[in-house]
Amino acid sequence: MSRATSYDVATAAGVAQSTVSRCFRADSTISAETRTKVLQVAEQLGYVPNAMARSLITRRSNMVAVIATRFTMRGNPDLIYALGESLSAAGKSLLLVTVENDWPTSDALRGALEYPLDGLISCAMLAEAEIRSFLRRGVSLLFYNRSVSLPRIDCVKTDNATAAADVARRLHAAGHRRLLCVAGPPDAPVSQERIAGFMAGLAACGVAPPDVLHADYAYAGGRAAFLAHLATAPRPDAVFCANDQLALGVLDACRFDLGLDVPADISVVGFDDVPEGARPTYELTTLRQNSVEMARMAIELLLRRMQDPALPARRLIVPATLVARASARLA
Amino acid sequence: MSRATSYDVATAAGVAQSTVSRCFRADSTISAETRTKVLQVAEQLGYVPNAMARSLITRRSNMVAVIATRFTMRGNPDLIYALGESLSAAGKSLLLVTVENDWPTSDALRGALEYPLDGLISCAMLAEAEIRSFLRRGVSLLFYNRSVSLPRIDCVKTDNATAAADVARRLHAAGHRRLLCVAGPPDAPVSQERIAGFMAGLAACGVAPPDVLHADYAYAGGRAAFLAHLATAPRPDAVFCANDQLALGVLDACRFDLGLDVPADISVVGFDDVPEGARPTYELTTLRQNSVEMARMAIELLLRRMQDPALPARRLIVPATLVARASARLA
DNA sequence: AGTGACATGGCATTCGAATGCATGCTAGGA
DNA sequence: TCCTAGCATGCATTCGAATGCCATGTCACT
Repeated sequence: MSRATSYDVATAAGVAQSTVSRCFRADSTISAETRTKVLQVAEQLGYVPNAMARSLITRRSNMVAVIATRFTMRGNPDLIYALGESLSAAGKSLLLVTVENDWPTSDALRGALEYPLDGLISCAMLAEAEIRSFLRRGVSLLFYNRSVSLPRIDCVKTDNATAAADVARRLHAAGHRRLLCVAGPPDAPVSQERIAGFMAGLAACGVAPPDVLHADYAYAGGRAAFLAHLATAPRPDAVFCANDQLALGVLDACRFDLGLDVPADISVVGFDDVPEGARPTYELTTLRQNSVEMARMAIELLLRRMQDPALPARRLIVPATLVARASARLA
Repeated sequence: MSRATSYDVATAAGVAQSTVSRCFRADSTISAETRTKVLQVAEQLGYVPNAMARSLITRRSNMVAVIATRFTMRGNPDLIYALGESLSAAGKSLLLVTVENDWPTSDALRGALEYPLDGLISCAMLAEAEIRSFLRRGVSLLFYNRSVSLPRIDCVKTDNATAAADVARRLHAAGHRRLLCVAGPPDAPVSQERIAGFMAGLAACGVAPPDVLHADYAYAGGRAAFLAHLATAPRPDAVFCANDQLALGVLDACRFDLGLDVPADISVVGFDDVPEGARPTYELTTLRQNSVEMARMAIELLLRRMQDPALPARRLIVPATLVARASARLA
């Protein structure tokens, strides 16, 4: 009933345990004949090498943890899948750690992170003490879409600020003067960067910072926050949203709740380029963040660091490309 | 630089390794004084118990693997997150195994599954030999949205067939006579069940089986397959799709490519109830599969089986509820 | 036949934590 | 004062696979 061990296989095949072990490594010092026999016996007994026992002695677990927030998974539907594929192509396993928001408590992480990880990709922020503890334990770290300025920590992120600033300039150049921002949660770093970039772009045009609404990164939140705002405030002629879900909510509020013409009456811009935004019902103008490609690059950087932990920190800033569809008038 | 061990802590605290170990278990046979001191030293050294060494001796890894296909992750955006939350609430870690389609090869799974899993939740099909091998190794198995008729294997699934049959009857009762099915990949079990259920419902009304198109479970695939079909075939007055992504593609094909009025000219029904379908641009009529709730139940069943592997197989068939919105005329 | 080179396999140890058992210590009762 | 109960701690072994080192076997060549 219980799992067969290399000793069981050794006994059944009439060889030593060490021989069985060698048959499963790419170790050439085994005759083809012995290997065939051992593998056959192993097959019969249902023997599979125990990765934990192996890790203990080799000191590599082949496990990479990914810390993902609920909204990372929603807003980048293919990110986790892409990370999984890249990791398994490299012979690594993916330990998924789900967290509620961008600032998880240590407790939420503790359980999963007791495994001796080879690497860690975090889509959330971690306390500096926590980060140092990983480094000390020899875990390679990479932050996805967050900046962390510590030595030996890589990061792959979208150039949120530049892209947002560029959109701000274009909206301004197209004549928009009453602007509004719809941000994610106040403590969400990605949202902060995007909004700050937008502000900086406006400032460069000599425009005072517009109002900023906060919602929960989701469609319903964006729609509700926008409508609530309009109950007391004058209508903006352009809305910049921290992500596409919010933007779709705002867009629908404009069309269905307020009966506005988009983009004649009001321009709406999102960020991410989720699949829905591209469809003819939305035609959302947005900034594309290619998460599949970023996932590939993240794994590449991480694997490189696992080979050579002493590398200097690398920061891959991927430009976001403007996808001009029909929801905004841009210059 | 390397990870501190319980021996390091023991030496530094002037106690035995076994004492350190006891301080980290909920083991009462430790004086409060010693425990405090040991935990403090551990904190200083950055010691964290090594889950792999622990698993080796306790024979429980606390790891549960989840096998998910690309389309499972796309079509049930919150499923993985919900599984992660339920598992971590139970003190288990989630090993995510991504696979391309519903019939993964053994090789695609091998790497991850060398860890001695406590449990496994699969959203893909597995060969019977593979399943038996897991059982023999003492892994508790649960299939999500697939049926497997083997003893000791649980499953949680939507009642695809009944729900689809019911929709078929209602479409027929509302007067639709020229029906069409848009299915997912031919080998996708969920799609097969839904389409078969729909056919059965029609058969009960004395209607001959309609054409079935196959696409890749995605929006673009559904839209393209439907348009290609209409190039040579007469227009149906109702389309049943194996999931919402396909249905949204068909819906947009009707409205934007063909200029049809939905549902006056044609009814479109999906399955899953993804968030986009609920929005005012779509108002998709669909069958709701509550994947968050199903995830919770799946974990509950799995945990129960992990405690008592001898339980008889349990099969939780969750009814899908009809969400009648505006994309179909139903009786 | 004898020697050396090399291929193959076995032995024993190791990784880090958990745990059964033995022992030490303290306190309380006789 | 001595004995015993009971808690706290230490010792030694264990989990399963990998690996350095050594022993054996094989073959070729002289």
